[in-house]
Amino acid sequence: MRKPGVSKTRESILKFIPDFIDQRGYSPTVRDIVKGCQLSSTAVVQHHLNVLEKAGFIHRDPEVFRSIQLVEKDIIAVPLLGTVAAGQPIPVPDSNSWTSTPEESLKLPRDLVGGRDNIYALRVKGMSMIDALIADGDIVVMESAQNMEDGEMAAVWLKEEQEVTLKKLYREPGRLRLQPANEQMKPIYVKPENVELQGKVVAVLRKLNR
Amino acid sequence: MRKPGVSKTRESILKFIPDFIDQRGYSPTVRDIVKGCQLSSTAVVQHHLNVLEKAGFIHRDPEVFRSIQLVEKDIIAVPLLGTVAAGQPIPVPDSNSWTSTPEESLKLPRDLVGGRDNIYALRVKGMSMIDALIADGDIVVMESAQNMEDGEMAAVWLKEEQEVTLKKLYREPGRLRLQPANEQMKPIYVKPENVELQGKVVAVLRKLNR
DNA sequence: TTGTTCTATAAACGATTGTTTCATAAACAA
DNA sequence: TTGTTTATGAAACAATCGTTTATAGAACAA
Repeated sequence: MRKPGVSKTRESILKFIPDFIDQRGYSPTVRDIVKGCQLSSTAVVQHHLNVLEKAGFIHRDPEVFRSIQLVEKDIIAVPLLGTVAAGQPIPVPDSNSWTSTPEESLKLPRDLVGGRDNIYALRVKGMSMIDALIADGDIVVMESAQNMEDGEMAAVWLKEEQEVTLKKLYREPGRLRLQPANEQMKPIYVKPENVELQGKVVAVLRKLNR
Repeated sequence: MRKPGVSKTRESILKFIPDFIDQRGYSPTVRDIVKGCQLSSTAVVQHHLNVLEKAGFIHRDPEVFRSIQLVEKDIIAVPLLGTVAAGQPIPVPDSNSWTSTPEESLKLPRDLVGGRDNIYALRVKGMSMIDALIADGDIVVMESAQNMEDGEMAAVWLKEEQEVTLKKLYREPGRLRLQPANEQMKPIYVKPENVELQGKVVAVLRKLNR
């Protein structure tokens, strides 16, 4: 082989595919890749594509032209499972919610939710979340999670107060500190027994007008 | 013609294409459309696709299989033009900013910005926008606009105070009322000469963690 | 060395698919 | 009616493109 650097043929293919899609709007053919990556035969590409598919990087429909897809899509559909209002728990999805068709779903750029699983969205009703800088009509993107790290924004249900609140959560000896997103506001302190973790807040989305 | 309702063949094609793309991840062939819309010949589809392309609904690359694309894409790249901080005007893009490559760009779902033009995004630095329920690190999506309707969220530069603020804007006799998004806060009233409109707020985006 | 595995080259086959042609039917205006 | 434009149908052609086969070089271990 004359080109020593081409040992990374596969990575060059993996880089070429999204470039091509971005530029042309559809997937490359085997022969497009031959040209684009300066290879000399379709069989090389065929082989590498098989490897890449087996490794889970791409997906192809057999016998379908231009069907190469990067497995990581850049847009994701998040189910909009309901609304949050003052004085009532956040709807926590059970296993059914994921399979049954949600009333509505939200298309979000993948990088907004990262690689997380179990993502869902809720519409906020009323101004009860105002100390988390969340207004009526905002959409919160949640991750249902059992454990949190200090400083993460969590949705917690306060049993005594019978209300849900969105706060940054810090463990302290014998108590939890709930810190509002609005740093000018004072934190509140609660007993661990009084809180029920309902999820992490992944993102907040506010659409003005229309 | 046996089917009288098929006068809307074209609309059925226009509906079929995104459905197919959503489901399969690539564009349909002429023959896929024949099946999907229950037509009987590729020539019919060919004809309608030509009409649709001339009308600007779709785009095709001649001789390229599966190259049909809907002209309206569902994701849009918004230039991230800078940051907003307390006590300094919002960077208003000049004509250069649109052509020159921005440092960064933000992929957003198209429906977030609607059909608007002249959209750009800014990262908020500091807590100076807290009364608009906007925190440090939030991203505001702006539309550069000359005129506003009452009740729209605007970014205005207050000349005397030398600061920018995000408020809902209402015209009143002899003055402007600037209403914070946080309805618990009082509005402020300013003379029209004291304000300089810098844009409309289209959306707010808050990404937590990572 | 030998064998094995991964990668590269060349060429050909055959399926998929865009395009064209010709003929027919419908819709509509003058 | 007549003519004109637009939509439909069936079939065939030609280009694109996925796939296969057969061969060989390179890297590496035993």
